Amino acid sequence: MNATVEKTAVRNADATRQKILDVAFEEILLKGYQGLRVDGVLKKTALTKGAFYHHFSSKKELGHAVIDEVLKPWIENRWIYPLKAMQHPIDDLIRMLEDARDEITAKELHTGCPLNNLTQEMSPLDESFRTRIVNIWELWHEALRETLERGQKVGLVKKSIRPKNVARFLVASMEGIIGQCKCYMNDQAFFEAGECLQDYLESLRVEKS
Amino acid sequence: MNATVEKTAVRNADATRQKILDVAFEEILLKGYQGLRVDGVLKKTALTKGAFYHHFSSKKELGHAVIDEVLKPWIENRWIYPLKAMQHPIDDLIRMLEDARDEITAKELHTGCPLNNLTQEMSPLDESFRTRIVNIWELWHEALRETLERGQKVGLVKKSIRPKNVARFLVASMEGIIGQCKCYMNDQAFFEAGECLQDYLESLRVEKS
DNA sequence: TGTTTGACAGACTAGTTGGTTTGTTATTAA
DNA sequence: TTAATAACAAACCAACTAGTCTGTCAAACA
Repeated sequence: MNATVEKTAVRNADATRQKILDVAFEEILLKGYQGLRVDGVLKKTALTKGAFYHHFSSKKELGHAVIDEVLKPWIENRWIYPLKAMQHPIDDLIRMLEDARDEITAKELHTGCPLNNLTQEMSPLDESFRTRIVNIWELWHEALRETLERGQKVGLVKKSIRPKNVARFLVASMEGIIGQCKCYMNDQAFFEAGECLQDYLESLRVEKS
Repeated sequence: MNATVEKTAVRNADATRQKILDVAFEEILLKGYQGLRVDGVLKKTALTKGAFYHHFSSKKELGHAVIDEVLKPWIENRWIYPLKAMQHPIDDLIRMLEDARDEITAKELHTGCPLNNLTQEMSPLDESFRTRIVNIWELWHEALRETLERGQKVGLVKKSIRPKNVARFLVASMEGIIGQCKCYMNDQAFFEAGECLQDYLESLRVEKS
């Protein structure tokens, strides 16, 4: 029974491709692009060389596809869209930070941010990776800058600060903190540095006179 | 003439070992530990397998030696010792930041910080690397914390801040900023975020009443 | 219903990579 | 001066790795 459902499971090109992408994303997160092995992906997906090279012409093309089709949406869902939806930049950012502290798991803690990992590894190595990566960072910066500008317009954020610079600093600091956590086995660094980041965010508020 | 000098150049075990370490450090900085090739080091040093495996039992042992004998002293000279020598934490840190902005070359800009590179790549992959790396970070944090505490004692730094947390935040932010620069081809990100970092440093000063 | 084609399976290959082994030469201690 | 040993040179090897090639089978299409 339920033969049609079974049938779609037998051969589904889109699902196969997606499975490869998902596993590759996970592998890159754990070992980096250079540590990613095509054979490793095949083992984890229970697929073969034939399937892989039917969907991707090379390991490099897989890398590009992971960035465009997995990593970029991941960043958009986790950061860009929430930023665009923010009504109160400072309160919402602080809440976001607190949520991250609560939700973060031990595993996430030492795998770090997939975008930053790939940035550090691949930017100096391959121009085709770098351009894809830098585009995602720009989306992030733009979203945060716009959020801060909106906050300025409605009188929630100091007029004296430069949204573009603050956006860059905030993104850099957050990534720096996450990066530091990678070498510790606990989230202490996250809490300690996070407190200061929160102080900095508070300093962006308009003074109540 | 000058035969004795020539003679020492013919065979000098210490120099050979050091040459391997220096080239390996450079290669790791450019391509990461996983991208480091023993053959590549041999080509650059004009040495052979025999020489290499006389001094190091494996690629991994080379990695450990690079961390202990090249990376650690590099961080000490560049950060730890200057921090320990600081009389006025905030002024000196800001000056340090400005100097870094001026001195930083385009090459350095997209190779990033060797310690942070290795942290991001190797922490999740190998425990023997992680422990060595985390020790260096702790040296750095300790030095910065002590500097801030000294500043508090002499009334230059706010008593209300927690030196430990601020030290973690400052190190994380700086590394975050340097990391961001790796994917841009210019130092704009460095300037933009650097301005905010400077503002944060200023906020640590005791209020002049 | 036969045929074409897309979606794979899996053996195979050429190049790479860390590491071994055997041999040679410079240095040092006796 | 000579024997022992440290410091290499370089051919060699086994495991790995990205990519190829030939073949098979299911699904859509005529």
